[in-house]
Order: sequence, then structure tokens, then C-alpha cells
Amino acid sequence: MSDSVALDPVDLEILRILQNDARTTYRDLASAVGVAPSTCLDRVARLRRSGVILGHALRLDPSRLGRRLEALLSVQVRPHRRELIGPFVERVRKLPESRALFHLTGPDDYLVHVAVADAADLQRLVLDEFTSVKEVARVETRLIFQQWSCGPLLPPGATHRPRPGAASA
Amino acid sequence: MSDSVALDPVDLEILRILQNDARTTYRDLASAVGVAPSTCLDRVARLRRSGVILGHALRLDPSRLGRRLEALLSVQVRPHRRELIGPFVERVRKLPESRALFHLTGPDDYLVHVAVADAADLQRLVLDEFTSVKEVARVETRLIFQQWSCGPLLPPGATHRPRPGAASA
DNA sequence: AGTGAAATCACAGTGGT
DNA sequence: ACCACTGTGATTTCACT
Repeated sequence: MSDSVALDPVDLEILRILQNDARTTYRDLASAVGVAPSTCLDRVARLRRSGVILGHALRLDPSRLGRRLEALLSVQVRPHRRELIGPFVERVRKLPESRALFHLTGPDDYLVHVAVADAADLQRLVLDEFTSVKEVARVETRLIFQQWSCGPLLPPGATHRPRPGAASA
Repeated sequence: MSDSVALDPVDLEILRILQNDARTTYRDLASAVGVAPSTCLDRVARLRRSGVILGHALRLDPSRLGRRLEALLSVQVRPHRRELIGPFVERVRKLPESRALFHLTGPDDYLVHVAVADAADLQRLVLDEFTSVKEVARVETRLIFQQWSCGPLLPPGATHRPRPGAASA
């Protein structure tokens, strides 16, 4: 089901470039990796079909949308049984403040990444949507001072070796 | 600098659709929100200029790239001073295993989201890149059982009300 | 699988309401 | 602010290697 896919260096280079800018034209892509534009199209279509590429997402600035404060909520759901955690997960996913949700090992079962307007909004969210719910045993709130995105995601051991003539911007 | 931008319902609808699929054509976008394609172009260009839209990113499936295990590392950096944390952040960002990095309030200063091949790979990463570094005082590792992405990011209070005729796929 | 040419279609101005 | 029109150029298909 989720087997790895065999990727040659051309595929890797395509993925690297598209992770920087997913709207790179096939023409530019082609000249960067050294194949024809139509071949690039084939490659990308295959990467989409094989499930390596899940989709294209917009990167938005939460603070420009009036969400100036982000936080991580560690949540204990007790008792930790399927009939409780299923609805919990769905409810949290539907909150407009939620950005991501993780089910983790360790004493805190869930981690929720939220983006809110301000501290008062965060307080309201925690009180109304988490601590007031009976299956939520504990919530720990940590504010995010700063966050960084990291380098492109590539297969383990993939030596990232741009070709001599390729523009790496 | 990071002031919110005034967004009308058409802008919000455009953002909602583009968050589902950032490659929606202006033609489809236009028919979905009920204005002309050229107007959509204007709207999106303004959203880019005003900084609401930061860019376009590819969503990849880590497991298809051979990274079948993800984890969150809580890291204490001591002493927590600028001359130590700057290089620490840059080093972590450059690791091919890093997906995201957060600087947080609370006893654990940093949270690192990593994607690795397997448990042995995770052990290697923690031992070689974190616990062996002298400014790293403590590392706590939690595995990610499952993760979910959440609804589209919208301004606080934006009632998400899709129009009757709009295709929401 | 990869290529190159040709048809189709989207994009980005311009000008007008 | 919105829309219609249009040239430019990117995307996609197809016959061929």
C-alpha cells in the first residue's frame, strides 16, 4: 500500500525544484533537469499517480489573516478508547483554529497545532473546545515563538547533487 | 509590517479553493466564485502582493519516499543564549530528516518534527545529531502514530459558507 | 522511456464600462 | 472594481525514435 517508489536522479531533481516553487513551468523544469518539457510532464504525472506527490498547497501567512498567535496543545484523552478518540479527532480537525493534529506515543496522546487571533482567543479555544469536554483529561499549552520550515523532503541517503549547468534557485 | 489584510467574501472563497488545490485555473476559480477570470487574476495577484499568499508548495507523502516513521523531538538547549541557539537552529534546519522546527515556551525549548526511514534511523539521528551535541541538554522522543491536516486557514470569525452552485472538490 | 512539432488552452495586459 | 478582448507563451497531445 505505501511502498516506496523507485526514483531516479531526474525525479529527485524535479521534486527538489517543485518543493521550492510548485509553480515552476515544465519548460523551466525541463531545462533545469536536462530533459524535454513533455518528458517532465510525464514524470510529474507519474509521481502524482504513484502517490509521491499528494497535491499542491498554498502557503499562507497566518498573521496576515489576523491569526497572530500560534500554539501547540498537548492533550490527554481519557479513557483512550476508539469510541472516544474518533469523535475527538474529527471535532478537533473541524475547528477553524486547528492547523495540524498528531496522535503520539507518550503520556500526552495528542498534539494540536493551532493558530489564533491573540491570547484571549487562545484562552477561549482551550476552555470552550478542550477542557470543557469530558473525555479531555488534561491540556498543556505551549506558545510558538518562532517556526521554521526545513529543507526539501527526499529519500533517505539521496545525495543532493545539482548538475553543473542547473539553476539552483 | 504584519498587519492583517481586509478580505471580502470573494477573497475568502478564492483562498479556500486554492488551499484545496493550488493549481486550480483562473477560469475554474472564476466560475466557482462568480466573477470574471481576469478579476480572479487581479484578486490573487493582490493577495500575493499583500503577503497573504507566501507561495506554492508541493505536498509529498514521506512514506512513499522511504521515510516510514515520523517523530517529534523535544529538545532543551542549555544555556539558552543567542550565540548557541542560532547555530543550533541552522544545523537542525539543514538535516534532511527535519520537516519542521518550533521554538516554544515551556521547559522544552524546541520541537523538531522529523521523518526517518525506521527506528534504527531515528536512533542514529537522535544519538548523532542531538544528544552528542554539547549544548543539547535533553531530548525526548515521541513517535507519531498518525497525523491529520486540518481545515483551510481563514481569518478569525470568517463563517465558511460555500455557495450553493460552487463545486467544493 | 524519451523527443519535437503542433494544437489547445491558460495567463497577463489593455482598454472600456 | 469589474469585465471583454487579445497576443503571448505554456501545457498537453501525438506520431516517431
